[in-house]
Amino acid sequence: MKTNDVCDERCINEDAVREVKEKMLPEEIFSHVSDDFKIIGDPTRVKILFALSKKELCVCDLSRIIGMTESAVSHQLRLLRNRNMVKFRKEGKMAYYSLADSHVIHLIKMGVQHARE
Amino acid sequence: MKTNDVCDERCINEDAVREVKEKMLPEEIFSHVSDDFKIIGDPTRVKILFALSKKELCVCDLSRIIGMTESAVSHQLRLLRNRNMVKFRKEGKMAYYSLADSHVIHLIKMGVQHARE
DNA sequence: TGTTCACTTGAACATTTATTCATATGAAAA
DNA sequence: TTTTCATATGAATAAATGTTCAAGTGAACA
Repeated sequence: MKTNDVCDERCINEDAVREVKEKMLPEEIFSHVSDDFKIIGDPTRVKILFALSKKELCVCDLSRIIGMTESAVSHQLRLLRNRNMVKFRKEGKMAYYSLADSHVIHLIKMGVQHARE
Repeated sequence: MKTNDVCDERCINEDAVREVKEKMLPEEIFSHVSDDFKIIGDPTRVKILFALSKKELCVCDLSRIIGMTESAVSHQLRLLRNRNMVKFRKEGKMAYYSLADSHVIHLIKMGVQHARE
């Protein structure tokens, strides 16, 4: 029979574990960070953001540019909106979308540059 | 009855569409970029990368630090390895992992900083 | 008013993804 | 050799995610 104690010590670097553990950040930080990256972890959304970095566009235009249905684009725009990555203004029936700030597209441009090597 | 032609033109900004469409990059670029971001779009992997940015660590240590089974950590390490984000060296039975380059952790640090505001 | 149009939304479906459990590998130690 | 231990892997499961289709809004215009 095996003792099933709290301290199941056979791990080697006791102090390395403690040292790094102390430096770890709160759970929410990590999930916040991963959520931020997750949203640019989808090709459709990358395309949308890239397109919007060139020009303010309506849903209809976007759907033609990236070759997806307006519904699909609209769903993705909602996610981007919820994460404050895009903003929009209404003009009659249309909704013109643009980037919320340049922070995101900066990341994407880095990614693109990295992808091209 | 409705004509179901190729050119279903009721989109407004004909030239905006053309202009941005010309600036779009090839499909593979976008999927490459999104794949890169997708891999840091998971809290477990962010934790692993963050921990490794502090110190070279074995699977066992990592699993204690982030509080997951060694199996789960190992599976994630494989994904990170496949994407060349971590490297490892074998020492006896253990595998010591470290970051493949500082590029990734730079991104994460940016993300963390952004998350803390 | 009623119709058209741009966009949004909800539900359904298919796909991907992360974790768990059980098992395999392979090095060290007995 | 046999056992032990650190890690890796495969299959299974559950959860999350992206797209489609159908229906719903609400503004413009007849």
